[in-house]
Order: sequence, then C-alpha cells, then structure tokens
Amino acid sequence: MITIKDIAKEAQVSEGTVDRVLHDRGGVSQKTKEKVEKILEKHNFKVNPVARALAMKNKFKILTLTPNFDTNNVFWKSPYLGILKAKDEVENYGVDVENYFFNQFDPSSYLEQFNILIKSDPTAVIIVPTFMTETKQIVNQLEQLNIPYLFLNIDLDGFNNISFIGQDSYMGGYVAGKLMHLSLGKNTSTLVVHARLNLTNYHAISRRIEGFNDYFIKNNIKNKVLTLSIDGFNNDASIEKKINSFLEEHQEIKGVFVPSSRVATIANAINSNYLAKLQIIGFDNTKQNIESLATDQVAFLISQKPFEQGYESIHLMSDFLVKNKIPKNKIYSPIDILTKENAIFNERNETDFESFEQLSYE
Amino acid sequence: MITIKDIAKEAQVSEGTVDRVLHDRGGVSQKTKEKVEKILEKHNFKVNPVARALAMKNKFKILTLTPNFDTNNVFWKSPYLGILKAKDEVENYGVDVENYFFNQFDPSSYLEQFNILIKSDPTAVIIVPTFMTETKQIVNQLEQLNIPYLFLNIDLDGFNNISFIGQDSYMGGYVAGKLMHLSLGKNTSTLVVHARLNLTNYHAISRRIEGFNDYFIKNNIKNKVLTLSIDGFNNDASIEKKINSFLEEHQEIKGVFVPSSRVATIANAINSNYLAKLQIIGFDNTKQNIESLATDQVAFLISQKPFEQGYESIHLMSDFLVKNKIPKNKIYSPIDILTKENAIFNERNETDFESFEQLSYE
DNA sequence: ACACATTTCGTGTGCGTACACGAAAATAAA
DNA sequence: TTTATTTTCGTGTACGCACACGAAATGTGT
Repeated sequence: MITIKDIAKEAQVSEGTVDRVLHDRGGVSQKTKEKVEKILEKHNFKVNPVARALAMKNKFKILTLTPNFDTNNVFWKSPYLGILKAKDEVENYGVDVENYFFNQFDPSSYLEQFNILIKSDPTAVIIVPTFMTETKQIVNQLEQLNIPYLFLNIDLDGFNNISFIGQDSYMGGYVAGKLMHLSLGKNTSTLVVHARLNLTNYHAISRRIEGFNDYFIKNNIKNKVLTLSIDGFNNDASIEKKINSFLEEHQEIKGVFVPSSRVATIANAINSNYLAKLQIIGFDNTKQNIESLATDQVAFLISQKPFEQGYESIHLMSDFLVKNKIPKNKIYSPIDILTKENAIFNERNETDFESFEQLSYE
Repeated sequence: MITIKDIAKEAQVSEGTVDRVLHDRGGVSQKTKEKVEKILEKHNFKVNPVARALAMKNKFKILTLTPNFDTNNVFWKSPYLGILKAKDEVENYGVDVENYFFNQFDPSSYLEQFNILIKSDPTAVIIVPTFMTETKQIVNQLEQLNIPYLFLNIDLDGFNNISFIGQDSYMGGYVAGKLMHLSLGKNTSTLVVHARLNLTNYHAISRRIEGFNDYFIKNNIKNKVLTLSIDGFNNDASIEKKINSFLEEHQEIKGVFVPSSRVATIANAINSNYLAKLQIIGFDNTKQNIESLATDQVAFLISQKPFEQGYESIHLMSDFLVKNKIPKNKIYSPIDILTKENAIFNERNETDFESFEQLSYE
C-alpha cells in the first residue's frame, strides 16, 4: 500500500506538499505540483479513507429531511431506520447524521423544517422532495451555499441533485399490471383506487397507474379499468361505504389495484364477501400491508426496499464526502414482488436492525 | 465520543491497562481489572473501529473457497464479484481477502484447494460447503486451529459455522409452485426437470422440489407432477432429444419447473412449438437465464442475490474480526421473483460494480 | 534485612492523513 | 544591496488504538 509519505519521498518534497497537491489547497508552485501529480498518477494513489476518517473526526454533517410517521402512516419509518443504521456505521468516519421531519401533507412544514435544518450548517443534505415549488426554493438556498443534496424516494427532474434513490414508478405499476393479469387471466375488469388529493406522491402514483394501464395496452390484453377516487384516507367509515357500494354496482370487478401504500386500509374496508373474490395488489411492505398479505386479503405487494433506500442514501452521501466517490445519477431500487410466502425474507435487513446485537466492547 | 484515554483517566490507570482489560491480555490485577470493566460498562464503551483498523493494519486475512466458473457455468461469478467488491472496501480496515477456487463436481479438488489455502495462515475462512464428507474434514482442521468459518450459499447443519448466508431452498421451491399455479390455474400437469447426478447442490435441489410439491399439496390444488432426470447437463444434443420426446409423449404438460440455474439450457433445448405453450420457471439470475426471460422463453426466475451473498459474507466476517460483531446464525437471502420487466432492476449492484467509477484520488 | 523472581502497570511509538504554524526561498520594493 | 513582502514548503501535532519495552510494585525465599 502506497502512502503519502512514499509519494513525498519519491517526489523529494515533504508530506505537507503532497497533501496540498492532493487537496488543491494552493501554495504549491506549478512545477512541484506537476511533479507530485505525475507520481500520484503513476502509482494510482488513493487516500486511505480509514486514516482520513480518523484525522477528519467530525468534519462532516449530513442532515436529512424526511416525512414523519405515526401508527396510521408508517411507511416512512423504514427509511428512517435505514438512516439510523447507516448513521451508526458512518459515525466512525467522522460523519455526523441528524434527522429533521416534516408533515408530508403540509408544504409549509416542509419549508419550516428546512429552515431550521439549514441553520445547523450541514455539509450535505438528503431530502424527500415532496413538494415541487418548495423544493425549488430549498434547492436554491442549497446551491448558493454550495451544499450537495440528494433526493430520496421521490424523483424530481430538473435539479442538480447528486443522485436519486428510489423506485421506477412506471415500471412498478407495469409489474403490478402483469401480476394482475396473471392472477385474473384476460377479459376481466379491475378497479384502481386512489386518493383524490394526494399531493404528496402525486407524480409517483400517477406514473404507477400509467404503467399499470400500459401493461394491458402493450400486451394487447383486454381489461376494463375502472377508477375510484377517495377523498383522503382518514375517514374509515366513508371509505367503507364508498368502496363497497361501488363494488356492489360493479360486480364484474375481479381485481383491485391500489397504487399506494394504503392498500391494507382499502382491503380492510372491503366487505368480506367481496374480498374473497378479489385479487388485490398494492405497494410497500408496511407492517399493516404485510399483515394483509398473510391473511390473504392482499395477493401481491410491490415493494421498494424503503429501509435500504434510507440506508443507502447515507452511505452514498458519506462516500461522496469521505471518499469522493461520485454516485450514479439515478439509483433504482428493486421492484420486489411480495407474496405471503416470501415477504418475511424480504424485510430481513430491517428486522435485523431492530433486534441488533453487538458486544458492548471487544 | 468516549475514548480509551477517557476511560483510563476516570479509572486512574494508564491507557495501556485499559487496553489490556479490553483485550483480555492478562497482566492486570483482579482489582483494577474490575474497576476498569465497571467504567467501561458504565459508558458502554466501544472501540473506534476506524482507529483500530488503522492501528491493526494487515492483521486479518480472510480466505474464501468457492466453486469456479466458466462460460457454461457462470453462476459462481456473481458471488465472486460480490467478494471482490467487498474486498476493496475492507482492505482499509486491515483485512486482506484472497480467493481459492475448486471444481464443484470434484470433491478431491475441493479438499486439495483447501489444503493449499490453509497454508496461508488465514484468520477466517468462507466456504461453499459443497461436499458433506470433505467438509467434515475441513471443519475439523479449522476448529483445531481455532479459525472461524462461514458457510456461503449451501446450508449444512451440525457445524459450528459462525453463520450461513443463502436462500431458504424449500421456500424458494414453494414460491415457484405458487407462481406455476398462478400462471396455469388448477388441474394441470407440470414437469420437473433435474440432473440425475447433481452431487453439488443435491440438498438444495431436492428441498426446492419438496417445496414446489408442497405448495400444491398444502393449498389443496390438483397438479400432476411428472419428473424427468437428465444425466448431467453437458451434452446438448442428448438433452434436446430426451426432453422433446418426453414432451411429445406427455402433451398435457403445461409448465416446466427447473430447480436449478440451468433453466436456460433446458429452455433452449425445447422445440419452439412446445416452448410457446409452456410456462417455464427456474432459478438464478445468470446472464443466460435473464436472456431467456427477455425472450419469453422463461416466465419466472427465482433469484437469490448471489452477488450480495458474496458481498455480505466478506463484510460479515470482516465485522466479526474487526468490530467483534456477532452475526446471526442464518442469514436468508431474499427470494426474488424475476420477470422480464423487473429483472434489470434486480441486478443493479452487480452491474454497478462492473462499471465502477471512482476518482483516482481525492 | 537482603537479593531475586514475578506480577502489574506506565510510557512511547506507529498506523496514514489533515492541517496549523512558522521557516526558508523567491520575489518585489526600497 | 538591503529590507519587506509574498510565495512556497517542511515540521509537528492530533485523531484513537495496538502493542512492545521496560520500570515500578509486589511477592518469595533466605
């Protein structure tokens, strides 16, 4: 392993000079700079990230801005746990991680939390860019301060985010279409249920529906798709009423596609006599959803490894800061197909983390 | 962050003494040992793995023993690539990784390579325990030398391996059964094709078949399962002849289940007029198999993330050595359901690694 | 009491890098 | 040329831990 000292000796300069060249700190004459660079190149020198981390202790601060979660809306817990796990791991590299949360249904809370966040002088930021207009403002500030930022889970175009980590929504819907087709055969009717005012993931949701429909179109399969919009997902009684009367009217419906993580809520709302005859497909491996897989209420879940998304986002950013690794522009999570049987194998990482065991010291 | 120095100060001893207590090196009186331990406990002290790694430079050597691969049998390339990627990452922790390969059809080559490996004085070993008898001998040596070992991909019971990383074969087959059922409906016939003399993964293969059959039994679904054994997979012409004449005889067969990674070979051997009418399901995301998904020869692949298996095995062992993390006894890989559509999203990590980009220095 | 062995512990150095400080060299101003 | 100024660079210390070396403390036998 070649070290800075080796380079210095070969270039007949001091270690300090090599360091200045490496980090472009200036104060080196053009001549010696070139000499050192040539030797660096020749040996394909890479700084030892471990030593660097030790020396840099606490020089980096990654702040995250993600939606909060509660018992009703638990999806965002997974990325958060992933972030926590990664936080533990990058701490020793001198990277500090702190989390800020906002209400995913309230744009002003998004901005507000960002304004608190930015005061802590972050080295880099990871955000779930839930609202378009507000994200533009946020990004403006970040770019002025020269702070790198990464988009998590929601993919907005037209920004200079160093990367995006999340699922290809269109293809997620497309796969859902395929599974629906497999389960039902041709010539059936399916119902798409979504919230009317889902500002949050509007983009993702509509892309999923698009993909779902396209599957049938592109493969030339007849499938009558009905759509039911629901006003928010908070009033269980009204959901029940609405969906069951709709199913009453449209007895031909054999499958239900819920292009969001609220599929368990929908499944629970459906009367059991309808439920038994329906193939329901939805998104995300929340606890509730997994439960409804297990009880055969839901046939398939398309999952996107939210835990890993959070986990990876921190590592990606940490590697960017510590090791100067340039990430890919878009990092697509797997489109996991979950059934009753394979679901438990899928959430391994997350449950492992929650029951994390480690000796307290050597 | 609490350091050894802090502990030493609080215990009114030197750093050296704390170090001796931490590593149980002896030479510390019972009294001071207890005093130090109490303070260690109180602060939940953990050594900084980064500093430890820097100080321990090149003290650890992980050796792997895995089957080799070639163009005909490419499955084992993925774990190897995963191992290579991890090797890069753990190098800076003072962990050295070296790989040894054996012929997975030849027990003596397995033993032979191990005997070469063991001479290099490994700190820990990762093996794919392909042969039972020989593994017993190998493990014997390892345990006498007090060398920790981990099983990769193949799960043998009755050993003191610190962990197993791989798939639950039974459940893999079970999920395959479910997919077959979904594709074909009830009351059909399916064909299970496997090699007659597959010493290699005999255990895994038979567990998969078991799971496959159990799906239909447990869910009370009629399905006539026929079985076709093939002598090795090397003579393409003989495979073609055998399988097509079998399909000729049994026109009722609607699905083919290949409980191994050789599914593409089988699919290629089948005449196209049969092929179009068959649902074929097999295992593993090899290049050939993915290809046959894309061309609609194969309907589903059950994949087990071999790249990640290799990758994780190194990190697990490295964490065990460097950070003294105790791994879980069994680590099950996901049972990934691959289709034409989602396959490309599944192999991300692996392809990312092959086209790995990183600045040469800071 | 002494000499000696043994146990117990403190000090110092190295791992590879970051960065502050100040010295030497080069340049500009007098 | 001398002095002041700027540019260029070398030295030293810190990061937290592992481990070698040897000193101090304790114990043993006479």
